[in-house]
Amino acid sequence: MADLRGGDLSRLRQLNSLTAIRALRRAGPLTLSALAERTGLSRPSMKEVTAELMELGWVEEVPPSSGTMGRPARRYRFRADSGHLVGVDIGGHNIRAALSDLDGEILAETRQPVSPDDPLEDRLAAVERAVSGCLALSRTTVEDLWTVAVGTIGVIDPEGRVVYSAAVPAWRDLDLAGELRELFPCQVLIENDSRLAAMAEHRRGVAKGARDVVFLHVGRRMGAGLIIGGKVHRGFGAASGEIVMLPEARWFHAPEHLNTCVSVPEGTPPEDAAGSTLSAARNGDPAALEAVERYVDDLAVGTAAMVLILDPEMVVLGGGFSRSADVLLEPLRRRLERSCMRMPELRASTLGDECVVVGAIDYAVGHLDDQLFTPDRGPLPVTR
Amino acid sequence: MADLRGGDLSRLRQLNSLTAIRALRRAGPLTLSALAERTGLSRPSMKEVTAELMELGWVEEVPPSSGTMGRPARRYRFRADSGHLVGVDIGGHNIRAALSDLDGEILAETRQPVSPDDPLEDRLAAVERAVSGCLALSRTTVEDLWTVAVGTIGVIDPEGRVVYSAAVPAWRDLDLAGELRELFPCQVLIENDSRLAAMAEHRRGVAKGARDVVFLHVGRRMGAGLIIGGKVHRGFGAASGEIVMLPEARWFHAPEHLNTCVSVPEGTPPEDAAGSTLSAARNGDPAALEAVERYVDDLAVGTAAMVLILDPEMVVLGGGFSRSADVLLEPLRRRLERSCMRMPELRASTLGDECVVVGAIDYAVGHLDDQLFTPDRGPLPVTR
DNA sequence: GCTAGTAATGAAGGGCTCCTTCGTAAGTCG
DNA sequence: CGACTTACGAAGGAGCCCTTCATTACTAGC
Repeated sequence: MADLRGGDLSRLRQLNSLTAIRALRRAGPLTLSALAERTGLSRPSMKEVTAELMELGWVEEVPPSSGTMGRPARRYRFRADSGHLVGVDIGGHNIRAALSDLDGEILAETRQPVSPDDPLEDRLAAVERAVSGCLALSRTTVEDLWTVAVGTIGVIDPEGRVVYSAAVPAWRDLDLAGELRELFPCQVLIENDSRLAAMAEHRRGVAKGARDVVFLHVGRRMGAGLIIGGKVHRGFGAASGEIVMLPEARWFHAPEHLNTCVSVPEGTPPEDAAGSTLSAARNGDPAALEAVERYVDDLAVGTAAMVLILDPEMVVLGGGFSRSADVLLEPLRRRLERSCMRMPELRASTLGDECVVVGAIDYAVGHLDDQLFTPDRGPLPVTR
Repeated sequence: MADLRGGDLSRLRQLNSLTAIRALRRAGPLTLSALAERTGLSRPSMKEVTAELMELGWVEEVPPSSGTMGRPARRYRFRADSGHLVGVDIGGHNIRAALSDLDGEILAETRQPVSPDDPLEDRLAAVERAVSGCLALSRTTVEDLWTVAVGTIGVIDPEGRVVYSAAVPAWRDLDLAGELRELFPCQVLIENDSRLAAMAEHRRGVAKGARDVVFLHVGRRMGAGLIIGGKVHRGFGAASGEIVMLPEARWFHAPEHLNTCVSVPEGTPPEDAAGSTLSAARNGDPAALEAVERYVDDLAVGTAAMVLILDPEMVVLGGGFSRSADVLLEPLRRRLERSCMRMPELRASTLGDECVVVGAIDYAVGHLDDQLFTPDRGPLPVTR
């Protein structure tokens, strides 16, 4: 909108450098000629650009590939290992962390069990243990971290304060970003976990390439993450996707159908009840099938609202219950087809429990990209 | 996403030319120095750019402003009159047209009454009459038209076919874009009317500057238009905003509360019943107030769904009933405050009946901007 | 009416980035 | 070992932007 700045020669070079980086990130090691062709620049210009990028530490040479006709071309690659990113999923019962290079390639993962009732210090300590574990596994130090991206339940405002969190008492009114900045001397990003899961499916899961996606985070809690125009939609107060708060959408009490089914054996711990019902339904238990039917009836109302409002290209069923997508997908499809004007593609998540951590990594990668490609960001920094 | 093209010197010039055009469009006539300062270019470079733009017909010189110290500076302005845009609102009972210059400044408006049951040819003839009227009023010819943008009820697919239209029988399965291209020898754009109304409020109405807006098109029909990230959100099949199709959202039958109120005098034509109820409510009639209460109760459900899903910055109440915003706004606000996590700003539309035509103009302007500022669009064309 | 002051103009010279072209280098294939 | 293929590197040229400076046109004050 307010982009009224004209361009300089140096701006042009910057643009071309970034284009080269982008091409290298997307397509792995490339020769000078390949790079030149992709970017539309001439070889000599490309040569100069890569020389500069090598000097700054963004690009390095790799051994030429042999076996080709003619003189072997030098190959260059983006130095994804010149920095590291960490993704963290702070859930009710588990804290997961993953470490990746600057391309989002995951190098290490850890998990720390916690309890929803743990006091704040214990949770933060568990976060630190999880991250330290990742660093140790890949022989990295905290100084190499460029960004820590955190996903957690609840509504988190743009400054990283937890505005609302039903499931984790210690989280209320917490300046989570501030607490984490104490632990990690680098950029800290916080985002809602459903949105990160949506991001993961969009960047490397079943929703790859889709422009508008509704991600259903179904499990013991219900949530939704939206991708609009290829980007995560946060909303003005970072509270998008909270359709669960609307009674008429029938999401809030939906899981109860699964929890209270008569097919659940007595003595089953409450957190396993829904899973038991879903298993029974898979085996054809009539009571369980009926409970699933009622559950899907409710799930479909809020989902249809999102589909009718947004007309997305795809709906992705994710979260804990997506393990039972085989039981849920078809009934949900049938119900949605009745309500929706244009039926979007309906798919089950494939990323499983790591969805949120991976999404946090992807969020960090995306943030890095944004920073790099923001116009007038000044010259490229030197890495190490 | 797929922007992997590097930049040429000529690309730089193109970018700077476009930046100059943009600056001139935004801030009216400017001197060379002012332009240079705004764009960050040096004066000599700016001089060359404007010389080129004048040669191409995009910019012209205006008399210098006198009374300043020093040598009077030449002033340049964007030639908004080197082409014209037309916006059309094809409604059930009225066809409105407006003609504007390339800046969206409206030069003429006309209206043609029609009936919902008119056959297709009559409607198209009325469209042509409406547009011809505008052209005559401003002494323009159809050859000067760059774009005709049309708003109409129903779901229109990306190619300009009417996919679905409940209110106008002749509209079903019609290749509207094709029909209109027969009438007008220029670019023809078709869009849903609620979305255009949303666009108008966003570009020149109460929602100016807001990033995410939910526009409620309330009247005898119900509809919604979404602005997300400052842009109109169409959806994958151009069917966004159709929450009215979901029974649980309670929009579909909501207007009936106003139509069937006992306060409506006998003999009132059905299309005036709702207006009568709203007037009665304004005067304190208890039955009417109760009907309004029930109407708002229903309206609030679908609205809350949109607010909870999108968390917009603002909700704008528009459409025919927004004339009675004084009666509707406060009850709606109270109901929404109960349902929404974060209450968005709630405002009434100010553009009135011209909302859709004006939105169509703005859509055409936006389209022109997009075309101009698409990278790799080639060199600027000559105008005239 | 004249002079001083102010601000825009126009032309000259320089630097940077990109392009094309051409001879040279380093491999594979027969 | 020679022919062929492909990449490399250097040289020369064009385009675009910048800075600098003398010139021009107008206002303000005496």
